[in-house]
Amino acid sequence: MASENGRPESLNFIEEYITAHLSAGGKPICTRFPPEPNGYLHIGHAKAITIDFGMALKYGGKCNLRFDDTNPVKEDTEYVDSIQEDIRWLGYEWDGLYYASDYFEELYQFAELLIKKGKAFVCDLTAEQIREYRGTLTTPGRPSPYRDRSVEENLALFRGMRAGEFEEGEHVLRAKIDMASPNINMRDPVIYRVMKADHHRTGDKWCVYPMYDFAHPLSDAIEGITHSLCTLEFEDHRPLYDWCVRECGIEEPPRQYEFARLNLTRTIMSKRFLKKLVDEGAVSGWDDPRMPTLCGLRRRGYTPAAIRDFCERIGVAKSNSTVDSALLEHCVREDLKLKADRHMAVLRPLKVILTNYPEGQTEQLTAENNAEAPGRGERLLTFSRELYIERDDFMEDPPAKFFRLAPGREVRLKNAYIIRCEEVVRGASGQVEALKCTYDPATRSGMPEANRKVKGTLHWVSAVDAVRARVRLYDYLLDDNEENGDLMARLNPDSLVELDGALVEPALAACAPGTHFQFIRQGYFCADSVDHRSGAPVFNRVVGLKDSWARIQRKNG
RNA sequence: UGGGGUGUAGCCAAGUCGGUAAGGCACGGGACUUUGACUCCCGCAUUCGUAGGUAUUCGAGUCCUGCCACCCCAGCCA
Repeated sequence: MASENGRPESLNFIEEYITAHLSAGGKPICTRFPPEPNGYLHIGHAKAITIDFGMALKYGGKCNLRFDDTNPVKEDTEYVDSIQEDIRWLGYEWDGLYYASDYFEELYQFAELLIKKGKAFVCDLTAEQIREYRGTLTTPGRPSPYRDRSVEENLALFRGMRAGEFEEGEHVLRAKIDMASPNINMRDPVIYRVMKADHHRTGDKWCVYPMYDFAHPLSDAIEGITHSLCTLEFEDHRPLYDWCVRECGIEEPPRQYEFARLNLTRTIMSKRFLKKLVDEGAVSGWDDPRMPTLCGLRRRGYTPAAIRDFCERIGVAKSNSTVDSALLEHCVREDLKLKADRHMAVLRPLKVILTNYPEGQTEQLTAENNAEAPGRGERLLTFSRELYIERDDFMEDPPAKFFRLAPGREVRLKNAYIIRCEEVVRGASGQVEALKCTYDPATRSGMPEANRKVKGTLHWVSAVDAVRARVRLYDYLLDDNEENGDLMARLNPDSLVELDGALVEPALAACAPGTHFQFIRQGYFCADSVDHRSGAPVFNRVVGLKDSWARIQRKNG
């Protein structure tokens, strides 16, 4: 029940249902992940995926990938490809790959069955009339005047619909349930409509298409799904789901269980909003590293393991909740901690000249790639008279508790020497242009006197071999005003800061796109999968390191 | 004023038959530190939306009743 890694040991309510099903002698479970191929997957889908596939894995069952492609005008193969790529990237593999459109004929036959049983009828009302007849939340609906058509007439009409004899909107097929039901979904819902549109898989074979509420439960039944897991907004649909499988005579019908969607602070999962960002150019595309899409997170540098870990830690329950993005960040730091090599990169360079280091001399220093993962080896760094440090690591008039470089002060250069700032070199307008420092030759890392304690250790690069790099610092897409419904007004103007004058160790410039690093003292970064080139490096910041100095500054000012 | 859900710390979330509030993130404090990172210690709900009520020995987040708040539903979308 307790756990030390943040992942719950106790069973969530879905696992309770599954174990009960299994211990009652139920057949092995089968779940499905049923996206409509009409857009890109986001981290909310990742939650659903880890639940759908995770349950099958945990209980020795199967999980299918089924594209819910019942609305041809919204769907495209572009999305079926990207969805498969994203699921595989997350680390899951489906048992069966299906499409609701595979079942169009069977679904059609189920519809005829309902007609023959007197449980469905062809309705000639217009869409607006159907809405009027449906009633409201507080008033019951009225029966359609076509509700009592004969079975023969319904069958003839429905076959005519299939044969293309009618235009869109002329007729629909409706389930005959209860126009007075307090559940609006049960007020004779439309289950088939005429659509003379090309379907991305079936082409022009069909001109009637089943609605979700009809196609979904029966597709589940056809595949032998035992547990149909979906999000909370479908709770109201469950009676209709059950009605469909019951009236179609399904034995051992699948059961639907609903869990809460994922919401994350400082971002939004709404497809409509994300599309707006893309369309208006607020981001560079669906895979912009600020986007919560899986392709965006991937490009940002989030790892599948981190996302899976996150999904396990947030749990599965039925209360609407908004998870702190800090948890996702924690998960990716945790995953990258041992996997990413540490390297030095100076984002905003400030030149340092070591006046007592011989001109023209260089030397090689060794540096561990990851002190916490010794197996990752070491590399050589070039040290020289001219170096660069981070501008933020120097202050002329430092406040209390500033442990970095300042006039007259000493700091350690990581894996190198202790240096002292002797003089500030100014430009014409008085700005700090460089620092003249001296180094203490006895303090080279690894030497007997290297243990002298100084307060600060700085990262640095050598002017001799540093490579210029473009570095993108990403921040949250939205501000923290979670109550403000005007999302465009919440857009964070500083969600991307691009630096093109960063200087990095040569090793960083040579890496392959997608490689992860920790830039020492700064954060985890990933070579951009699109723009990074050997020799012309481009890095995305996945997440910063925790920064207690920043916290101290915030408190004091 | 319909129906379906949910309410446990700043955010998630465990809390089986009522038995004396897990864990993670965040946050605060300290130790360690050639990353102000990591790691390690310590702290962080006398209280479970709220108001009552029952249990013939006490004991309720867990049972009962009322109230309140929030989310979802009136697509020929999924």
